[in-house]
Amino acid sequence: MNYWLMKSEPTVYSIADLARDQRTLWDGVRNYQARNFLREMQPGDLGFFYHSNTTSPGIVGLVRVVQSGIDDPSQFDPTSRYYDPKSSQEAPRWQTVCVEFVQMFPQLVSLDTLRQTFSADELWVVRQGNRLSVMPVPEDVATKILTLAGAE
DNA sequence: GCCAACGTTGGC
DNA sequence: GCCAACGTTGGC
Repeated sequence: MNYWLMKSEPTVYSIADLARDQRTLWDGVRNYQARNFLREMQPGDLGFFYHSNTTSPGIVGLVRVVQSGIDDPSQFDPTSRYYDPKSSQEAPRWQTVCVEFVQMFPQLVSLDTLRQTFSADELWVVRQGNRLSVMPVPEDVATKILTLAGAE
């Protein structure tokens, strides 16, 4: 079982949206490094839900991978903002996962707190200029995040 | 809204 | 394969 960090802009899709929906397809990732991490994910893996591009960026909750290795349907949809004309049903470029809601954390673990607690090598989200939207989280880092979040 | 950082594209 | 131009991300 592995831990991950997954970014989403709350104005696009927030932890509250996932709490309502319970499950969602993590579609729209169009970066090869992030896609490669999505491909590595296995059912049962846990993901930290990170709110980006907002007034208080940070980790807001926890999700669980329920299905992996899914071809992202938005790549085939010409009306989608994530449409990729260079992709095809025969040779899909983009894969993703389905995740389920686990919990909203009692406390936001802010980017400031993450910076104070972890090095850029431990947790890539604190790297300056980091734009990767899906990244691995080492288990010892994950344990500390859960403590900082006041999670059960 | 600004802008630094960074990934991608495409001409050569 | 280089690299300038361009588009996007995301903190502030």
